Amino acid sequence: MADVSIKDVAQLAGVSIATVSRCLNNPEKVTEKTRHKVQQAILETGYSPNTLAQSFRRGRTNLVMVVLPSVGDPFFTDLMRGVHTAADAKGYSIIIEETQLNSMTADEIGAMLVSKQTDGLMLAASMSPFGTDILSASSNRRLPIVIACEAVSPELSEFASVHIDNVGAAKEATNFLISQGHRDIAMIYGQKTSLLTKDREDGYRAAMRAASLPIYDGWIVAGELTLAGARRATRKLLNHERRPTAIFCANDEMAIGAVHEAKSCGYRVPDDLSIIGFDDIRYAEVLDPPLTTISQPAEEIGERAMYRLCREIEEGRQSASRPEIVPHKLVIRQSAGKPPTD
Amino acid sequence: MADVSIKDVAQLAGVSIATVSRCLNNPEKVTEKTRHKVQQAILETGYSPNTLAQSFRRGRTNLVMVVLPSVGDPFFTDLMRGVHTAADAKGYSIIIEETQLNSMTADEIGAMLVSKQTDGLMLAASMSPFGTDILSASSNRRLPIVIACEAVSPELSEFASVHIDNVGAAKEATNFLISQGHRDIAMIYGQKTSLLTKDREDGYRAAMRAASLPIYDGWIVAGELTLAGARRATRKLLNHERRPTAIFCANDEMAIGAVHEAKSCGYRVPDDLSIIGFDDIRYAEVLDPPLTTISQPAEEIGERAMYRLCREIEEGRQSASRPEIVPHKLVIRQSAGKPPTD
DNA sequence: AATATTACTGTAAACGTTTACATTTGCAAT
DNA sequence: ATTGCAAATGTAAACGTTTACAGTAATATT
Repeated sequence: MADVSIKDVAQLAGVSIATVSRCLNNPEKVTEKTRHKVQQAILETGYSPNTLAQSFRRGRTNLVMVVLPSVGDPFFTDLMRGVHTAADAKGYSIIIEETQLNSMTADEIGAMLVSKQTDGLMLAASMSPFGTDILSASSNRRLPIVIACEAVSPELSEFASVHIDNVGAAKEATNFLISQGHRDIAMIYGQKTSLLTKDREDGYRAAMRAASLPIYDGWIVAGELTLAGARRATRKLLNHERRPTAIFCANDEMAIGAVHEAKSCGYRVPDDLSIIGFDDIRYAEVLDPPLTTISQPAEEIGERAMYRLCREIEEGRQSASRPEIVPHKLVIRQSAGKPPTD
Repeated sequence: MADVSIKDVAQLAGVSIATVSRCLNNPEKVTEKTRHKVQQAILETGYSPNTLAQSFRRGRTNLVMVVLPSVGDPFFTDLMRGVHTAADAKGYSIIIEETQLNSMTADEIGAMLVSKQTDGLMLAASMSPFGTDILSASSNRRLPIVIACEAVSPELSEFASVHIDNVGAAKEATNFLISQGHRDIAMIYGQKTSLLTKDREDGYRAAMRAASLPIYDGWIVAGELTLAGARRATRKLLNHERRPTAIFCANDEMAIGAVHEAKSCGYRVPDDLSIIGFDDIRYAEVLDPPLTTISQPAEEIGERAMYRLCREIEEGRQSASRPEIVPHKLVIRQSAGKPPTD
């Protein structure tokens, strides 16, 4: 049952193996009658093509690597769900690499890419130096790449990408805080090297500038995109000589950490401190207080990025591809309110 | 650089391709001197073996499928981290299938298994009917299988497994509630068909029985292992004619939902209602109130299960394997306290 | 020094496909 | 009935490895 090859089918159907292969891959090149015979034989033998042999022969693995900071972040799990949906539909398998935990270098990623013989690469909010280093590897191997979640830096602009308007969304979040009356707004974010948070920082700065609000030294604090990282960052802000009345967090994971830290230090959220997040992961809603945040269509981003990647793999790299921008939305809950009036 | 094959290396080193292959796979069978020559040639050409060809030739994909309810649950992401660690170390890649979201049938899983030519299968807390159906598929193909997280039902006992003592842990959780003075303790859990939650239910029942406490009709409510499922289940309990003073949740995801629902219905946790979870996901600690729960070493389970699977793949199925039991721990935080005194 | 033994290397087949090319078949046009 | 042509099928090579087997070189044994 398991070890039946195309040969057995051919024999049973009384045709050559080439014909069987054609039945499967180019049915239009084969007579109705023989096609029927072959189908019958396939059913009878329980044949299913050996994907290994196919991959080998075709030189395609149908394997795609996706690089992301952390699979533990619900945002990325949602993203991955979309990726999987598209991958399943197109017959691809996924290999995941986490940069945050393993802190892989671009070289290591590259090595993985060749050793696993992946057909394509999806960079999801990975660190910026990666991209550029991988660029060369890619142009050597002509490896299709798409970038998800983050805007593409100029030197990477030859690649396709799918993401929200991170700058605009960050502006919106900051403006919301300003509209509530806040003037002292700080920001915490992840790795300095992440393009993703770079864009969000840009948006924050732009909004502050537009409102003529100062950003004091030490008000933009880098941590890690983890609960613990956020708590450390928040503590710094709470101890700042000019303590902000609101914090804009680069993602919800950090916002959750920030809320927690603020509460354990005795501050009430949002009465003493307003906190706003980014991503709208499902825990944002059940947090106490429920998190005001920017909602991104994570699953859609993943799905579209994956479809895009499949297209590049199958049709070759598209020239001059424009980034696909998907919509975001400010979700107002209760973690951000008016500043304290004292 | 990319399309250099073993032939090129052989040519450059002035040896046969067989020797090159041996250098890579059985270096001890080759002279120091030739080995050196070959190494040199490999470096010079930048050769790296074509994994496709290798897989094809060896008849092994180094691909393992892991089936789990949901990748969105932080418990399973932690588990997967361990799985990946082991897989990377042993040179395997992972394909993930979610049963909860896609509600795949055993047949579909089986089809995936053959079409992807996976070398092994890890069933992580998947539904019970799966196991038995896949059993036959497995014994046909002699597919190595290991079961993670859940105890193995009798008919599956031929397979290796790695998990905590679910029954014991559930007893412990329930006993803790009893020790706090609770007598009216209900339970919410996921799919009725899940062995995992079955064990936890058994533990709960055993503890209640041992304390001579009644379990009223409708006190054990099945939902889904999601926030929404938990909220629905909790609502039922809160409206029960004999409203329990404590709820034991089959996992933290549900516990979070339960806490949220209780709070939105105006109950204080733990003053009016005690809630205890299971898994100790990282959000358990930042919840308000911080969640009392059973901690499982998710990452370790994943890692050990994966190593086990690799061993089965490489050495053939081990006979009469005993389940590997890893330790759990009751983590007491603040979501479970004494029952209301009114 | 001849032989037996061992250690190393080379030759060639095999794995299951796909596909370029050659061959045959069927059918239409003459 | 030929011929011509297109469509269908078959033949065989190729993909890059691994490995059984054969062959050769090196070493040990007499």
